[in-house]
Amino acid sequence: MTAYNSSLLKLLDERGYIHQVTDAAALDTLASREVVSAYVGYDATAPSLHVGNLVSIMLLRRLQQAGHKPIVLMGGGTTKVGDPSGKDEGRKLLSTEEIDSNIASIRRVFGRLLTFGDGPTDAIMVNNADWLDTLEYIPFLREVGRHFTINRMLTFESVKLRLDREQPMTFLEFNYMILQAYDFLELSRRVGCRAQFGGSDQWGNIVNGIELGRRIDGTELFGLTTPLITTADGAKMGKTAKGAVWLDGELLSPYDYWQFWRNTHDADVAKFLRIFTDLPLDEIARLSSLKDAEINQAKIVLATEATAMLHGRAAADAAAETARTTFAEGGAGGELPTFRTRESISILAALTGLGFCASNGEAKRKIAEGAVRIDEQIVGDPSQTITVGNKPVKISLGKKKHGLLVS
RNA sequence: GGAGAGGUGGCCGAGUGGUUAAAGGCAGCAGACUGUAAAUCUGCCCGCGCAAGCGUACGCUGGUUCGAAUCCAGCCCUCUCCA
Repeated sequence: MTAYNSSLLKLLDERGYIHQVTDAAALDTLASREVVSAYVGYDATAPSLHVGNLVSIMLLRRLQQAGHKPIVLMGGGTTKVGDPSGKDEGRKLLSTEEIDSNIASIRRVFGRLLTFGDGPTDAIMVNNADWLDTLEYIPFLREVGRHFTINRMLTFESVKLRLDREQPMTFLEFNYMILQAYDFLELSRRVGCRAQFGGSDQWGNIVNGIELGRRIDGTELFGLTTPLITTADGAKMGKTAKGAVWLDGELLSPYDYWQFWRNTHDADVAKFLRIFTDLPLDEIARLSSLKDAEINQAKIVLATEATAMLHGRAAADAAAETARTTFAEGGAGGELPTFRTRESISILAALTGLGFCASNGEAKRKIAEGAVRIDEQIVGDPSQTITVGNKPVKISLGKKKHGLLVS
């Protein structure tokens, strides 16, 4: 690894955020001389961001920690077009209302991880709908479009993938990379943004923006991408039984979020501690050296720190305590998923109500497999009903899914 | 506009009249072993039903047939080549 001078690049390098940088030496010099503004763009395709987005959010957090200025770009305009990267086929178009409501709920997450305000290193949030919505087609083509050759665009990974697989790609989606490049230009003009960060799949789009800035304005812009964070077995991180690991506590409870981190593979613990927690590196080194069953201590720290950052210390501690009483003592902590019911409920309804099983049929199968327990007693009869008194009844599916029935 | 190929369960992919709720793989879930890890082995994997069974499902709509994912017609969509 290159030796950096600026605190920014040193920090990013030692914590494992850097995959590629456009002109590392020049960015290093710039960052050691002045406050650098850098942005990451987020499209509003869902009502919440998920852990897959967290790497780049953490990257902005590090940027701020190193004394620079993060810019969060909400893709109110680009979401209307749809990023073709990494998708086999075009997604359905979202309505303007959906996009606006998604943006509104996504915003909340950033307040937890970045400090917003008017100061020189305070984070700001902008929406590219502000300039994209009112673009005029012909002037835009003449100013921006002429700097893009189709020849080059066709070589970009996002496009090539579609073409190679003989999947359709519409002209609408094809324009995405141009708009993203234009965003960078706009941000450099409006707020003096000098760098764009993103996942490694964004490299092509970022480079486009850099070139556009140089060609039209003669501005020197920078790009930096993070490695694609996969789990040790190669899967893209962020998927669980219930779907994406949402950052919004309404969509995924702090307890479930804690569990997600607790279940990290051994081989990923050190990497995740560096990227997703603020713990000092020597502490991380100590935790990472733990072996075998001991490494569970490190996972608990990882889960608690990551949860605390997003949901607050109290929620994190409560999740950790619930996990301890549930898993270590076989009891039932208060943060477990709960399902409110009448006094009497069938075991099948309880399992589906808690979201452990998608259908009664699946619940029956799990019972037949001996995977279901009521207060740690294995259920053998799928027609069993449960009587819920004053005390919550603990329902378990397998070793990991535990929930409470309350009346 | 023309010619050819094609649209199958979350994904990939077999299947060209009944034995097909649809091979196989991936992903997922559970069991065993463990450390709430990995690897491995085993089972499950459309819905409803205690069950016999019923209902849905192979782009859409109609038709042929005792019977259609499979045959026919029209439509929609995609790809490749040509203009």
